[in-house]
Amino acid sequence: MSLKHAILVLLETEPSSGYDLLKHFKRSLGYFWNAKHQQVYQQLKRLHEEGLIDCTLETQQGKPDKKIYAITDAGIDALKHWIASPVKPNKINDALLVKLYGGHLTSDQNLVDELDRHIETNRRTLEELLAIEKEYLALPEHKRAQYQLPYLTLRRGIIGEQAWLQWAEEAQKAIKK
Amino acid sequence: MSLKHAILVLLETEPSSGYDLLKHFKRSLGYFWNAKHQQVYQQLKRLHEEGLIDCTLETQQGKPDKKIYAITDAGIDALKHWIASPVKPNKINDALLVKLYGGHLTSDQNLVDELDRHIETNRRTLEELLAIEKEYLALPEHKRAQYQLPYLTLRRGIIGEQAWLQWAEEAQKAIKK
DNA sequence: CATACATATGCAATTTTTTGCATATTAGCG
DNA sequence: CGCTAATATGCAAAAAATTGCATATGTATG
Repeated sequence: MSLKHAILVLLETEPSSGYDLLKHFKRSLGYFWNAKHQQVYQQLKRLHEEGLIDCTLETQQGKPDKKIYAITDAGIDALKHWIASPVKPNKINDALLVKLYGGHLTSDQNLVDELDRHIETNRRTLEELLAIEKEYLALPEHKRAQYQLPYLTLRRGIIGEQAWLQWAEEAQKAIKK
Repeated sequence: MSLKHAILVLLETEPSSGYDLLKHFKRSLGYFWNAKHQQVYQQLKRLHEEGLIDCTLETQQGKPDKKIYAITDAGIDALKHWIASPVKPNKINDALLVKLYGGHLTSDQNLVDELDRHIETNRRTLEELLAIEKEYLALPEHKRAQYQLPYLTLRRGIIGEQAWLQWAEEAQKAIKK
């Protein structure tokens, strides 16, 4: 439902190809909206059919051709409409917690190892987010004001990751004891 | 993928009907694994076909009949196998953050209102979780030891909600300023 | 007495997501 | 020259999730 809108949000900032979007996703929206490349290409195709985005073919040298998509007026309208209407509270599906919940069926060592793996991943994500925050904080004030809202989403990522890591440590200790 | 295992985890604790599972979900796994009733009934049917659960019809008076499902040995094996193998890091899809990211397309008031609605929901969830924690902490020690792992998942919920609320306040202030 | 709510289950159609495969170019490495 | 990696896009099938509809009973509420 919202992959569509996530793509429109990114295209509203600047026209991009599917490939660029996927890369851009990684540094911004990707931290809280995941999508595989097939999904992005499919959505772009559909959005184009619906007239919410334009498509221009750009031939490149030394690289394959690109399709550059740009949001249309209809697209901006649709996006504004979506943004102005309430979104449903978030759906959480966390397999790690399901596993932990039924953890008596495996060894403590297994649980500790699994937690270690996830701690590793989350720590790296947190570092990435903190690095982006550092860049943001170094911007001149008018730039910071301009990116205030995306920055707030970044803050969500940082606070969320820190809380997760705090919990994971607590959990590790409890299991090891 | 894991709804299947979430159901098996619950059935490993005690045999239940689909309806009971849905209720049980609400007080435990449901906080981090969401499923609609249709999905649960469909999965139960499939799990039964796969021989991972048994099914007994229980006729009731004054109420419609129930189908009681119980996990089989094959089901326990499948569950143990899944729990012993690594799960992928969690996929996050958070529409609220997408909305905030593109929030310059709507009014600040709209964003503040939206945040208020979500704060309300999350606060209520946190209260529920804290109430369950209180119950847990009042149990005799051997019971607490028995439910240690589910308790850790509860802790995840509590820490996660608290962090979310902390972020939301920060975000509110930043937008209002 | 009508209405709503809780109990209890399910089909069918659609939408969304995932998985697997497929293709084509250029650059860099050994 | 063969291999890998990055660039760039896509189809097709399968699996998973959502939406809408449907049914049946008993109990409580106004």
